[in-house]
Amino acid sequence: MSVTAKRKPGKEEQQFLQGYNIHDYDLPLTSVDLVIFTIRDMSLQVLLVKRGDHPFKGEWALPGGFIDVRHDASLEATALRKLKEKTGVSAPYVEQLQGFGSKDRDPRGWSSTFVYFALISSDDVILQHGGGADDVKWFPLMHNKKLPALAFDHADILDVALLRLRSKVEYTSLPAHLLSKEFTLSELQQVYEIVLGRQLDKSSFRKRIKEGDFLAELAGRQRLGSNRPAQLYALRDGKSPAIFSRLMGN
Amino acid sequence: MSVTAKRKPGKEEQQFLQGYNIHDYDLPLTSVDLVIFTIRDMSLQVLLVKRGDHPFKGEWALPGGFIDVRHDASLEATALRKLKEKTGVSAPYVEQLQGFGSKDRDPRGWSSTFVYFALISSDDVILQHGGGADDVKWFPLMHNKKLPALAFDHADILDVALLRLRSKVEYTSLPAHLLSKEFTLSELQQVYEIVLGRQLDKSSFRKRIKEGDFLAELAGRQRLGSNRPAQLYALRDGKSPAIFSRLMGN
DNA sequence: CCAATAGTGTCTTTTAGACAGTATCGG
DNA sequence: CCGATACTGTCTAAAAGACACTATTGG
Repeated sequence: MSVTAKRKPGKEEQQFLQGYNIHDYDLPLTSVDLVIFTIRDMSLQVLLVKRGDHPFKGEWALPGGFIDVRHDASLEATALRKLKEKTGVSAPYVEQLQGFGSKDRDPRGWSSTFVYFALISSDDVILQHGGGADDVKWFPLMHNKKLPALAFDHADILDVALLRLRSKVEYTSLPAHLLSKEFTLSELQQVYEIVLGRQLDKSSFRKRIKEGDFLAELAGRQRLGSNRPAQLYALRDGKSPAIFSRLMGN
Repeated sequence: MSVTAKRKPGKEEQQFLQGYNIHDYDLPLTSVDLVIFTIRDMSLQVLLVKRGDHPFKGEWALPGGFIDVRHDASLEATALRKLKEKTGVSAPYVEQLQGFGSKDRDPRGWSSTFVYFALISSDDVILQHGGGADDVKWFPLMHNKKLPALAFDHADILDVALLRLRSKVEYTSLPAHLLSKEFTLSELQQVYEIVLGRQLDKSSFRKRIKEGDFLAELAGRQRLGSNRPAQLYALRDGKSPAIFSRLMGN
């Protein structure tokens, strides 16, 4: 799939382009924001930054920022750059959530944002400040615990991201990206249970996973303990999630 | 869910906003494009416009255009405005597909677009030119028939839209929006078959649909013909699609 | 009565869910 | 041997799929 418009402009169009000045038009502000999820302390957590600049200075917000039209080749490049800046993680699972845009979501004017969500293993993270953030912190997403009020419409965005994550967990292999490279089936089941907020039956869970066929058994590698050792697995195909033909039962 | 940032700026922030000028920054071009699907002549079709302006003048493209920051309240408002301009349809099913953005998808510079897809009944459509379009036409999406080359990266966008539509048809009530208000179960099944490109079993299909519980039987209303008359149905809840717990079988 | 499409019923096969049983480690 | 967790098997109940049968109209 080519992202580029592969063609050379004709003579007439060249003239048009020379007369074209981007600053002659009222453009909306356009940014990229990230909802970064991980599992820590047996709960699903999201990364928030405390804004160091106006507007909403001092308030918590989703990490993100403007597109750098000189250096970013694409929206996803912007998202990955931001992710790297905050977490040090460079090869995560990222997927575009959706765009949000309206005249009053930003006091500076008409604003639109492309929101990505990322699933990363907390093992890989080295939190970093900087880039206009006074603080960076993980916040657990428990049904009882409240988050602080968020800047802009970020609370709404987070809601949508959570809905999307929870719904995709029901029929895809997404949660595997919240674990480190190697993991046991029991660990994977635990992640599913944490995100879904309910217990799953071991036998059916394993049947589903094996059918999904997205895991590779790591021959010889086992997780040891004072019990029967557990087989270690890794994701077979790096990025694209497997899709089950039925939803998770219980 | 509030889309607005409900708060008043503090004194310090007011000063910041006064000194803030949107034109001081290099912003990407931001537009909204539409993939409008309908069923005509027993096939899935998409609406394309022939561009009347540069760039890509004279080439076919998805309908769309820039956000009017003075009149459009939100991205969806822009999408609905464009849809109305081209088709006269004002209350369709619309959903955001995803954003596309890169430095080279538009010869005028860094460009990003929010793409929506709309499902409409061809009965409701009155095609209209204008708004920079030289022509507007429906194109059938058959696996064998080729579309003309499209402007920008619109061919890629259309591919993604088709994938999304086809995948959602497998487990949602979306196709119902491609029919007019009243329809029979056989007509609905036909739409599913057209979009999926395969035959479905009548009995299982009807079981699924009845379970989905998104249709209201229109008491007394029937479609007549030289055969047993068929019960008419309408969508129960206007917009949000029903989601099945399993994929369509065959 | 026939052609045509609507709508239902029944049988078979597959799958899910519950739950108990066996396996294998450290100590 | 015991505690703990990994992993597998079996039974039952429910669902899906195939396919045929009945229903109701116009002509």
